This record gives sequence, structure tokens and C-alpha cells, in this order.
Amino acid sequence: MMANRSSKKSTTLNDVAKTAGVTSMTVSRVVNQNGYVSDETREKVMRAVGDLNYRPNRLARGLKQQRTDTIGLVLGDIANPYAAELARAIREITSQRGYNLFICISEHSAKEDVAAFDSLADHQVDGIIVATRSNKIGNERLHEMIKRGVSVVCIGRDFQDENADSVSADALNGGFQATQHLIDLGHKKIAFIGATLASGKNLKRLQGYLKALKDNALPIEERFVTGKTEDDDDSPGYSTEKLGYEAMKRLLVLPNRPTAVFARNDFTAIGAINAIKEVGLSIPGDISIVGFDDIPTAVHTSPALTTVRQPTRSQGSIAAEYLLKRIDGNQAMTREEKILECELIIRSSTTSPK
Amino acid sequence: MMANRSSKKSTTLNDVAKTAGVTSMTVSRVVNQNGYVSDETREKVMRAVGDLNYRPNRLARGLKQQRTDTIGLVLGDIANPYAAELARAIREITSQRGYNLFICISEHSAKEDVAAFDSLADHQVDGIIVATRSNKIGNERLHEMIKRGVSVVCIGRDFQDENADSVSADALNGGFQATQHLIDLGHKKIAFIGATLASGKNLKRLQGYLKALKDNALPIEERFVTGKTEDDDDSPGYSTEKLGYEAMKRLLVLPNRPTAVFARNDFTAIGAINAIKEVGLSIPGDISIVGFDDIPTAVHTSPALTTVRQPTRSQGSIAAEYLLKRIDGNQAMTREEKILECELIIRSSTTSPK
DNA sequence: AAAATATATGTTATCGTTCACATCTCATTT
DNA sequence: AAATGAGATGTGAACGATAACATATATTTT
Repeated sequence: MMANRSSKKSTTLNDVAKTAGVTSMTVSRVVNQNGYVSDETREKVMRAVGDLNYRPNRLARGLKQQRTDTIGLVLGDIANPYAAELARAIREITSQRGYNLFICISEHSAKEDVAAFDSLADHQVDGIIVATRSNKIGNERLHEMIKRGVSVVCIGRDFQDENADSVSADALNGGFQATQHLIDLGHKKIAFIGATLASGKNLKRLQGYLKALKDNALPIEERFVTGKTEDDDDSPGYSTEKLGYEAMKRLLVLPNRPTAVFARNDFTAIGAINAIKEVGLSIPGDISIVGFDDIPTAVHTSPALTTVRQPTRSQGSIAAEYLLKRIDGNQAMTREEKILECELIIRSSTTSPK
Repeated sequence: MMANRSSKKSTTLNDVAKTAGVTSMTVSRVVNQNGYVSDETREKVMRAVGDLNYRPNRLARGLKQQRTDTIGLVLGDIANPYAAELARAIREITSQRGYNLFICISEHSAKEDVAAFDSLADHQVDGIIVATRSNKIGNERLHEMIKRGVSVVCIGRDFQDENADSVSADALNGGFQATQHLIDLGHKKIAFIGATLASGKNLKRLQGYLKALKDNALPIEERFVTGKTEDDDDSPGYSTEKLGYEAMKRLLVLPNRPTAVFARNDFTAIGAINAIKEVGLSIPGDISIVGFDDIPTAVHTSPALTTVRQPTRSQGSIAAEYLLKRIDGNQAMTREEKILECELIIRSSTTSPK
């Protein structure tokens, strides 16, 4: 009977060595281009490598060398253009430096977050970049892994560890700017969509919103802060549009309803826009809307969405640089923490209240 | 001096064994839950595992077992919602069956395609799902890998191998439907954006367009088929919007210009829309537009985009099923080839010509 | 010409696990 | 009571590659 999995076992260094009439060590030298090998032998070996179609087994190499030249990236929602841009920026740097990049997705559930970490760490990646939202068990596992010696850099994640770097956008200030913009336009009744006062303790965007209200001596009304309760089981990407839609519906029936809305992200904002249009109100005439992220769609909504842009590309490349430095570093490193500024992009979804 | 890479070496089976006062083999039995172990010993071992924070090294395990319970996914442009949806569908199935999913990105360049294949194969993944556009050297490498025993399934890629399965959407018919729709509306001068007659030999969407013209006895005008020449170095995602914009600009200055346009994908279509609006023409009044893919943004363009939807989710899950069957299969398999139907989504960007 | 060095290759042990096999104990069968 | 076999653990080799060391020849230095 045949073997079940892969019928042909792959050719090994030894197979090549035998065909070339040398030792596996010599073949290894040829393949890795280090150590002394005579031109004649090299050629023989190369020919054998070609004939047998040899490819080195990275598991074996990794096991022996205690490094895999591979780094892992944990993304939440891959459908989010922000995540895509991040991945692209990171990959540019890592691949240029000879590292493979493996991406794991955890659709914003804490359990999958941990699963992704474990999967990557167990595969002995040289380092991990984490770009998922913070959660308790995930953070615990990260601390553990770091203690075991795994290099970790976080992007936009609320996570503190002496031995891990962090890169993020100043979402607090971003949220502040968005809200301040609405206040400057003359709005006094400004709602927040995407979290509740209780659930949003760690949501910087919400905190920025609250700070702006406070700084301008506007009252914080609990009924104006709406969204789902559970932070951990955030639904991914385009489905948050539904969330925004539903939240807006709730706001619309409120007595003395808000004249402006700041949504935690553009998907949510788009959902809100749809809800507003559905009841026949106009944007920004009746209600102004600000989003967050500046996804590509934001230009194409009608009206075009005023939103907050975070420097995605830089976050990715800086995180990658930090990680590589950490991996190559031969002395103890101190925690790096970089916070990048957000930028308010004013389009057509905001104006002064009537 | 300290070691450079990771200072602390991870705890191994042997470390655990020593602490628990047993052999590594016994620990292995406990960890993998197979073979006989007394309750007493199991508990001792478990405690040691917990105390030492032991995690199995998958490199070593993979090396010994000749399988890694990991499958690889090669994606072109990750920023494309289609790719994201595909990844999600695949992951759902693979993770549920106990496989890790590692994603590699190759931004549609043939060289990176090969690099991704190699990277995954060298890491001894149990199988690979390829969802990048077809290209010569990539296909050659795939054939090689399959010969070496790697399980491969392709999605929407023009690739023939007796020992690899294939899943795709019927883009030919999709392109046909899109064009037929325009013809049914009464259009006679219909352009195609996204490829040239010369470069699009393998582009099914274009072929469907041509077929529709032919079937309806409409002339094929070379000047109406425009796009970039080189297929291999396709620019990723949102930047194809620029391509659509530029192509449309070219079409607009043509004498006796087209009254309708079929764009190879929605990004291209959006670019075209912008170009048309810019010169003050109206859609669909002056020019009708059909896209392809039905990305989420398609609902939010103004006017909402008529487009062709491909069954992304099914493609992903079917591909995953095929691959797992291939991996687990213990006899020779015959090539599976599934072609799924596309669906025309009629929105507001198409109407009869004036 | 002897010593030192560079070049070219081979040998052995090891990375962390697990497979195949060997042992040993103790309860059950006949 | 001897034979049988399930339960519990250990031993040694192997997966494929490479680091460290050893050996051997060729070339240069003094």
C-alpha cells in the first residue's frame, strides 16, 4: 500500500550528496554559499541539485539553527483596507530584508487571537507583529510569549510590556479633532456611534470625543453614546456597517436628537448614512457625520465622508523596523513606543447645524 | 556575552521530563493524548508543563511526522475585498479541521508569486491554495512542486495539471452577461477597459465581452478595447482606479465615442466614473458603465454600479474542501474542476443610450 | 626546508519530537 | 499455576540540516 499523505518523499541533502559523490556537508556548503568548495565540486553538486530538484527543508534548518527567517503578522479583519495597507507596508520591509512573512487572521475574537499567536510562536517564527485589538487573554499570552523570548511589536494595540515595542496612531487626538471639528461648526448635540460609555473605556476614539466635549464645556449625554456592548467579539469589517445602521436608527428616534455624529470608523459611518437617508433626512443638512480611517470608499459615499486618516503605511514600516532591530539586536533593548499623528480629512458630510 | 537572537532558549520535552521525573516519551504521550499513561503520571507531567510553560516545537514535530497541519494561501492583492472574502471562507474551513492557515501575499508579480510558493513549500506546508493570476514561471514552479508531492488547488487561475484541482468563477460568461446587458439596452458602441486585444488573450472577462459582440453581430473595434499592455505586472488594488481613469480619458476623446463601457473590475469602473464626471458627462445618461466583482463600494458609488458578482465565498470553501481531501486522500486522485456561475447585479449605472 | 596558513572535504553530534520496539508490572483467563 | 494480554514506561534511532571539530592537501611564508 502507498503512503497516505505525500507519496513521494522529497529529496534531501543526502540524496544530492550521494548523486554528486560527496558528503551532505559539502552540499550544504554549496547550497548556503559558505565555507570552502572547489569549483569542480560546486558544479557537480549544482548539477545534482538541479537534476534531483532539491529544495532545502526549512523545518530541519530552522530546528538546527534556532531561527526561521520568518516573521508572523496577526491581523484582525483582513477585509479592512487599513489592515491590507498595513500588511503591504510590513511586507515591503521584511521581504527586502530576506524574511518571509506569514499572515494569520483572527476575526477580532480573543480566542482566535491567542490561536494565531500560538500558531506562529509554535512554528518558531523569529518575531511577531500584532495588529489586533487588545483583549485580556490575548495580552496574557503575549506576555508569556515575550517571557519565552519571542520578539513582539504591537500596532495600535493597548499593550504594555517592557520587552515589546509599540506603534500606534494617536486615536485619542484623532477622536478629539473629529469632535472639535463638529463643535467648531456650531454643533452642540453630538453623538458617538460604536461603543457605550461603559464598554469604551479603552477605546481611544471615544475618549477623544469625550475630551473634546469636556474641553468645550458641553454636556456628556449617555443616550448619545451608542453601539454594541461587548468589545471582545467585535464583528468584522463590512458587517459593522449594520451596526452603524442600527445605532443610527436608535439615535434618530430620540427626542431632541443629535445634529451631528462621530462614528468610530468609516464602515459604521456608512451604515449611519444609510439609516439617515432612509428616513428622508439629508446629510449634512440635517445631520453631519464624521468617520474614522479614511477607507477608499470614503471618497465615494454621497456625500463624501469627512473622516480621520491615520498614517497606516508608516505604522507598518516602523513596526517592521522595530521588530527587525529587535530580532537582530544582540543586547537587551528598551521598549520603543511611537505614536503617530492622525489627520482630519474634511469632505462634504459635515456642515453647520441649521 | 549573551546569545544574540533569543536569549532564553525555550523549554523542551526533555526539560519537562526531567522536572516531572519521567522520560520525554511519556511527556510526549501526555501532550499528544495517545498511548498509555497513568493518571498519576499524567498529572505530574501536566503540572510540569504548566510550571515550565512548555509549548511543543512544531518544527521538530513537523520534521519527524512529515506533516505540519498547516496550509498556505497565496493571495495577490490583499487590499481587494474579493481576496479578503476568499481568505475568510478558506480559513473558516481549514481552522475548523485543525489546520493553521498561513497567508502569503504576492502583489501580482510573477517573481513574488514564485517566492511565495517556495516559501510555503520549503516550510513543508501540507498543501497550498493559489489565488493569484496565472503567469508563466509561476505555473512552471507549480508543476514542479506538484511533482514533488505538494498538494495544490488553484482558484480562478488558468493552470492545468493532472494532479491539482481548480475552482473558478465563470468569468467568460460573466463578461458575456455584462456585455449582453448593455446590448439589450440598445448600446452598439461598447468599450472594454482593462486590457488590450493583444494582452487579454487569457482574460476571460474580455473574451466574454468579445463573444457577446460577436453573437450579436456587432463589430469589434480595437480602439474600444483599452488598458495596459503588460499583464504580468498588474498594479494592485486601489491603484487600478487610476488605470480606469486614464483609460476612460482616452476613450472620451475618441471621435464617435462609445455609449457604454464594461470595465474589467469595479476599481477600474470607479476610475472610469470619475473620468466621465470630470468632463461633465452624466452616468448613465451619456455613458453606461458595468463593473466586475461587486466590491462593497459598488453600492456607494454614485450612481450605484451595475456589476458582475462572483461567488467568492463558495470558491473559497470549495477550494479548501478539495485541498483537504487531497491532503487526507490515500489514493491517487483525479483532477477536480469546478466552475461557478457569476451573477449580473443591475444597479443604476446602466440605461439605454439616448 | 620547516612552519604556517589557506583550501577542500569529511565526521560527529545535535536541534526537539516521535516512531518502533523493548521491558516490566499486574490483573485476567484457562 | 502457567499463559495471556492489557497497562505503563523506557530506549534508541530517525526526521533533514548544520555547527564544531577533525583531517588532508596545496600554497605561502620565514
